[in-house]
Amino acid sequence: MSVQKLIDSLQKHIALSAQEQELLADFLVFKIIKKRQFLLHEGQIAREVAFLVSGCLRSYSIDQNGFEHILQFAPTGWWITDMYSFISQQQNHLNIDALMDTEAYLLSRENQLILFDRIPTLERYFRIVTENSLVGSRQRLIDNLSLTASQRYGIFCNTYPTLIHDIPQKLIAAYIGVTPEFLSKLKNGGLKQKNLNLH
Amino acid sequence: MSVQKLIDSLQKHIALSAQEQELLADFLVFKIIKKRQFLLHEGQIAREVAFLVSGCLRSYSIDQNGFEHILQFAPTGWWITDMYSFISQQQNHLNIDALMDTEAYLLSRENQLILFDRIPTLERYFRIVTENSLVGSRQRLIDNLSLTASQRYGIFCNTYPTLIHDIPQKLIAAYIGVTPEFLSKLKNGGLKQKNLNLH
DNA sequence: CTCATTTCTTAACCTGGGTTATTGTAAATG
DNA sequence: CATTTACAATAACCCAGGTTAAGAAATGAG
Repeated sequence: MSVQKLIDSLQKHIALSAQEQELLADFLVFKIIKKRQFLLHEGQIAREVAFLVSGCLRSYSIDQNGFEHILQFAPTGWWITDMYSFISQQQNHLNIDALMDTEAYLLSRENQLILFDRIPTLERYFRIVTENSLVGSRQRLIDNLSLTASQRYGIFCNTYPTLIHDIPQKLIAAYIGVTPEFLSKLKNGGLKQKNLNLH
Repeated sequence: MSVQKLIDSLQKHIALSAQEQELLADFLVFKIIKKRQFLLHEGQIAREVAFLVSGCLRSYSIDQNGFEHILQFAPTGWWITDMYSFISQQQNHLNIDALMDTEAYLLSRENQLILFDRIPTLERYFRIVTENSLVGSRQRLIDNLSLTASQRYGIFCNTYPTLIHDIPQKLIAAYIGVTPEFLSKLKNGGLKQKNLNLH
């Protein structure tokens, strides 16, 4: 079964005995999320974190004016949840939906905490994954504070080379923090010369 | 001694035996950082993470145009380091300096990893702290994508009520992502009426 | 107490990116 | 395979926030 993909991800950071692998597998729930279906809706509680075996999910918030802002894309091999809601078990503010047909393993917070007691190295694995996510999140903050939209687009293309061709361009805009119209102008219109002849 | 402040912070999330507390204390180094002194310079390796007992540090990056962007303020009771450099032990891109005279306990990555093996609940503590930092960082990202400068200033005032009066205003600007001139305009000029009389 | 340095304010002007609107074009859906 | 629905491109105009500059006020070192 495809739990193996998850186990492989763990084994990059920690060693798990066959027993521990079985125990872990017992706590996972396999789920298929079809394109455009939601894993999580604003206002719910994020009871689970998802590990992607195939496909792609995204998490995003909707602001006062109805605009979507994408926090995270999760392709194969990534974890995704609404972290605030997941750790506090309070009502969340993010939506998570599928950009294409997706297969994932779900681990509930409840089971995660139980497993942390039974398999200490699993807590180590999540400590490491969370450290890495924090680095990524803070780097993106710096990029948003320091770089132009065009530079951020370049970084996006390097970070998610496969996604560029698979998802609508307006989602890239909602990730890098510009309107779809402006991203289109960036890609095509280019730098646009100053208008020099006035009549 | 003031290690107690650190122990108190730990005990909010985990229980530590007297022995474990002693062991931990042996791995900590006390350090005083005077106002304007640096804990870390761009280009070095962040060997330690710092826990603040008094005072305030900040981490920031300097962009191509020489502008500073503040990633984090760390008042009493907070942890601070260059997370990327700390976990990878590669050259960092952040500066960390003191906004006022500061006392801190330093824990090296090397010692931290040793302690994780000897005191599993300490790894739990840092797992939790890192989870919370990730939530904060992602929330700030959303705020930067969704809110106006004025709204972000309001949030800053709520988040760091004590800091507002203690640090220069240009640092607040460098945190919320505007120029000092614009923040000044926000606070004083207010909304500025449209110019209605044209001659 | 004084001079130098840093910080804050103000104001005129500028620009990256937003808004609104239109038209064309994929791609789901029946 | 037609038709509704979502996506992309383009363009004219707009505005939040940046830039430049220069004086006022606070801070700090000797």
